[in-house]
Amino acid sequence: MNQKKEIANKLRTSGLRPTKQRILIAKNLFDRNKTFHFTIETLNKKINRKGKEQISLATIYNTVEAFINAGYLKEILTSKNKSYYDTNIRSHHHFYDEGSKELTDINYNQVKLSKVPIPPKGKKIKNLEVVIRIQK
Amino acid sequence: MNQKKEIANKLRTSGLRPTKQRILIAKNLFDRNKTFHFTIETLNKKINRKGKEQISLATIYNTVEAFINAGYLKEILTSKNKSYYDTNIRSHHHFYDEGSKELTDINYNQVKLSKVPIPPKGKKIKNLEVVIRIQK
DNA sequence: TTCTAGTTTAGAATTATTATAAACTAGAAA
DNA sequence: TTTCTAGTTTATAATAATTCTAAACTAGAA
Ligand SMILES: [Mn+2]
Ligand SMILES: [Mn+2]
Ligand SMILES: [Zn+2]
Ligand SMILES: [Zn+2]
Repeated sequence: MNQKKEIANKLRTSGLRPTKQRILIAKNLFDRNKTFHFTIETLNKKINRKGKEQISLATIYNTVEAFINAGYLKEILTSKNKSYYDTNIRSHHHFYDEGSKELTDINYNQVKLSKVPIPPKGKKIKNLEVVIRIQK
Repeated sequence: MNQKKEIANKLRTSGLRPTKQRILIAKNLFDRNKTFHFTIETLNKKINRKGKEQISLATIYNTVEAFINAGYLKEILTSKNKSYYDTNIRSHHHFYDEGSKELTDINYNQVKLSKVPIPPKGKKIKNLEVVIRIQK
């Protein structure tokens, strides 16, 4: 139960009140050894399976947004229908499987961009992470 | 008016009946000297401004889908909210301006990927086009 | 313990897209 | 040329993801 306190402190440092909903969601997201890629739908299912305490869908949305603003999560733009999120906030690349619709991490140094165009004047590159679409 | 016949023939070779709606949309999309990047919303506005003959939104959607299947258009996955389409069907890269929400072509040889990871076994790379997000 | 700003929630609203089914039409066949 | 029908268009409904609203709740400062 020290973990709960750790999470609570982390949230407080970001100006987020450590509510029981946020702590439960944070546990689900960050208490794991490898990267977790998810959509609101998959996170909601994981949190709200019967037997466990329920959290409203609106709170799932609100909390994911709050965690993104706090820098705990990153959004991965890969699909036109659905938002994907990533607990790995470092800069890195992805495989996106068009069949299973799942993301897999690619280490940043596994992709080498030896030539990158200069952006139009007045604009700068915000993000250069590659999504490689794969299929069977 | 020979143009109309050319478009009609092109459509027929793809098994698409050259209706007046499809011909008008094709004219708007392909009768231009540079790449056109658009969303359903922008195409719909361009087609259906007052004074011109109207085409229903459903037909805009249907026609864009038909043109993609025929290989006349390509879909660019860049935003989570909205589909983007491209009259440039060759393999190439893009800048996506997060401010104006507009795509710009990058020639294929302006980006050099000197290292690309091997996809998971049983999977192959479907597409490796880079979207570089830019902003002010 | 009290108080209030921040948070959660159910449900409504919005946006992009897809489905439905009736009316219309291109063009093959008569 | 006329007839016929599969393909197409259209208004509208339905769906899916997300955002908004406003009332009830609560963390934690005072
Ligand atoms: Mn959508
Ligand atoms: Mn959306
Ligand atoms: Zn990742
Ligand atoms: Zn393009």
